[in-house]
Amino acid sequence: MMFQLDLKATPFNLEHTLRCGQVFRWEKTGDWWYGVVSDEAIKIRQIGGALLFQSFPDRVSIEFLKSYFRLDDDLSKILGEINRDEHVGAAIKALNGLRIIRQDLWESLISYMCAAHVSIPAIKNVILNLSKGLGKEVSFDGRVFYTFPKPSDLAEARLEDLKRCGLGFRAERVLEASKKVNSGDFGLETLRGMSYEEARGELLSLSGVGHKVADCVLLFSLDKLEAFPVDVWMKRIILGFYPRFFTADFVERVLARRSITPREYEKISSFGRKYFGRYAGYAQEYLFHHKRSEKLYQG
DNA sequence: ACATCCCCTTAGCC
DNA sequence: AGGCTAAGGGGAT
Repeated sequence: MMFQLDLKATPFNLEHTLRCGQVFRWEKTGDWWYGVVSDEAIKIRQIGGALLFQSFPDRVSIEFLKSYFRLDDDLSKILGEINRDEHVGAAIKALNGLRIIRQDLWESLISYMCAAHVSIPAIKNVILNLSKGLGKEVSFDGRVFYTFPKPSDLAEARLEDLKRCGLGFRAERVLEASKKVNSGDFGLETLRGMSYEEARGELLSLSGVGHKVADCVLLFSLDKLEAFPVDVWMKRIILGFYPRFFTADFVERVLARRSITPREYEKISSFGRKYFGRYAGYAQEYLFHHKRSEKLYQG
């Protein structure tokens, strides 16, 4: 059945939230966004202060969506705290209502492992291929969707099948991590009770998870809003907007090279956490999407 | 122990 | 249209 979630003057913008590159399972057709969330096919649209949605097999509740879109976050307060200068201020002005999504932990771990050195359009295809090959088919609204594979589905997959989904050199790492999660050797759910540093340490023990992937998992599915993921875009944004917080030598060196070392990552990421504070992850997402949308809407 | 260099698949984009 | 780059990470040196 069709549900309506009343936003009650809560700042929220569905477009910015689904377009900003944090999730890979949503596509817009006409007025509706279609996606797959926790084994459900779902469609959703925003009309003013209301969210309309319908899912199949009809188990997505209003409460679930409130949690998924983090509607309990006091966004006005968060944006007030991170609004430290004209750069992030411009992003907030342009993207007000963008929210971090609270993603499924298992799916975000695998998704961001797959995202290593891959463009966003290509990530979406990899995730879709994995779901087509190893997930469950769900028909809804005259379309076919595929749920995200379970740990056992991926753990029991053949390496060649994963590579055929477009995982490339990430296939071995994804397979190994899936086996560890599936066997209980890696306690994914135990991360929930840990601090940012503790959980990050655990995630880094997985082959295929470095600082960037760990920060994405921490931010997007472990409620660590202080996490500040630094990819190639954020590297340029931070060193471009805030060079005065680094030595000229550091800025020049890091901008000149393709990839950054763990130490360089830590310098940039910890700057973000200190400069923007406990909600640094929100600042990251606003800066990231604002910079990228310049290109996306160019032509 | 720590840092740097080099390699890794694949595909979308210019 | 071929080259470059991509929400990086691991391993050798």
